[in-house]
Amino acid sequence: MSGIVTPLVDPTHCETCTIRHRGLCSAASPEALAELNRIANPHHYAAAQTIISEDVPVDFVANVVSGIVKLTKTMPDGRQQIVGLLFPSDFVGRAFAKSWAFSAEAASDVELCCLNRKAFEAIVGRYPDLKQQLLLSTLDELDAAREWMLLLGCKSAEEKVASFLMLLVRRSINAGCGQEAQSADPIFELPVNRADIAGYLGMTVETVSRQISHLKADGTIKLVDIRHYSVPDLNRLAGLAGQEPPVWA
Amino acid sequence: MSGIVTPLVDPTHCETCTIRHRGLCSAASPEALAELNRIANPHHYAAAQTIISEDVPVDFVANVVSGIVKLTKTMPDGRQQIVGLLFPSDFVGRAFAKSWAFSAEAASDVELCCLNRKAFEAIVGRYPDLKQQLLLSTLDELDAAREWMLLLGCKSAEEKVASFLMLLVRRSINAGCGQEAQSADPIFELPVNRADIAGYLGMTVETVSRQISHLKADGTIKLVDIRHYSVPDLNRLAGLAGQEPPVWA
DNA sequence: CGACATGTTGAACCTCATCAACCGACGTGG
DNA sequence: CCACGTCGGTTGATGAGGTTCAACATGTCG
Repeated sequence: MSGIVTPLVDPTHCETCTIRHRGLCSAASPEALAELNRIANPHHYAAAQTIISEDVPVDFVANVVSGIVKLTKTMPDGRQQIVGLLFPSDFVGRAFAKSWAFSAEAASDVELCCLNRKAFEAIVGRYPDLKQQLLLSTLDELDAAREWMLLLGCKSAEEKVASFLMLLVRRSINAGCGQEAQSADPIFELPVNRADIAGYLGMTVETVSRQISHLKADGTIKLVDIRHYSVPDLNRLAGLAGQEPPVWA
Repeated sequence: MSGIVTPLVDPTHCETCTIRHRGLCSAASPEALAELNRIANPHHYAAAQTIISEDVPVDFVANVVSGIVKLTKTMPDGRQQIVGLLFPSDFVGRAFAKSWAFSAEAASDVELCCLNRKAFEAIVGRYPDLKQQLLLSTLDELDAAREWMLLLGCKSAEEKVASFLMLLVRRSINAGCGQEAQSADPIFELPVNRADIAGYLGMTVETVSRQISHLKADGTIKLVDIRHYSVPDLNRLAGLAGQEPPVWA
């Protein structure tokens, strides 16, 4: 569990960062980037470590450089819902507020690029492009959250799991755009354990396991290795997810 | 689909508008307000009218002046989830995008203050305070959407209904801050029908009806008139909602 | 007054949660 | 090197909570 801290991100070189041209940073002009550079602070978190606790003041925000971060909300009696999964280039934390009603936890080993919140807010205030990008990505997150409400409120267990896998396919295509792609069957990585999938989909690990077994049995997905699956027929998976066939061709 | 346009809001007088000091407009300087004034366009929608359709381009955004607007998302097979209920002063539509994956429908008779989207975006670009307020309210909406994911993913039928009623109590206290309030038992209005409650909570009308009957039977809520209920013990309701007692005293 | 929408109540069914056993992978220590 | 415990995942049996279907009550509007 103890994280091996490796300097994957050189804090003095935003220019060479793996997420330089993605997420918020993509909207940063060279000057803006230089300012962000000055307050950037790489941090490593081992899987299962807490990054931000519910309702506790935090003085930083961050970008995910590598790994998966889960956003959770816990009820007084301990029941917990995962309200978001953050992938590399996603933004962690709550700008313009001292604390936050959600906690953030490393779902795998995670590299964050942390920024002092006040300093970040000041920079955002000086660079309209940055603020605009922050607004746009917040709007996108809001749309995604509402899409997820449809899943939690309407969909059956099978549809939920299929939808989650579709999400992974989409993220892996986006992340690797420029790669080989398109040609062969799409392949996705399952980056989190059953408990986290269940927590995200609002169901139990047993049901998740059963549904994945079922999708494997009927050939909708095929095991490539321990963490990777291929999808011979994406339309089929999309159909099971209760979606129209994807048009991203 | 053609709304009956009644000039309840005088477009030439933002200053006297009932929501002048709430929502987005509260952040508008006199000059910004004058600019918004110039493009403001009141519209009336009868209950059940569609305001915005899923994935269809729209050229306006709006503020709710009166009434309730529901945001919905529909699956190919017709199942539908209400992903948001908008009250007076809330913002309708999607800035910085031509179309939107959600539809907006009048849940009661509704007055909107409509603004041409492009013109609105231009004004927002010129007034940083306005853009800041738009960002802050989007962040708040995102937090609210995630809170709702907890409800949809974790809570029992009774907890869902109790949570919804708590939401109404909170909104009615906020709306009427400055009124008598505090002294007597809080009273809230049920502004939508069972079907909309069910659609918002991800359950059926029958279950909603049963749970409300149950809350009436055990005295947690008391019928005042056809649309209003009083809450003798707010902590009790909060407890049933699976929340800690509210601290807004 | 009758028709239609909205809300309530009852009974049967079904999906998914719950509880429990089991399996394989992994790491530790004897 | 193997026994052992632990952890994540799978599979099976059972039952409860909520959906579904159906009937009925109430309210509203012509």
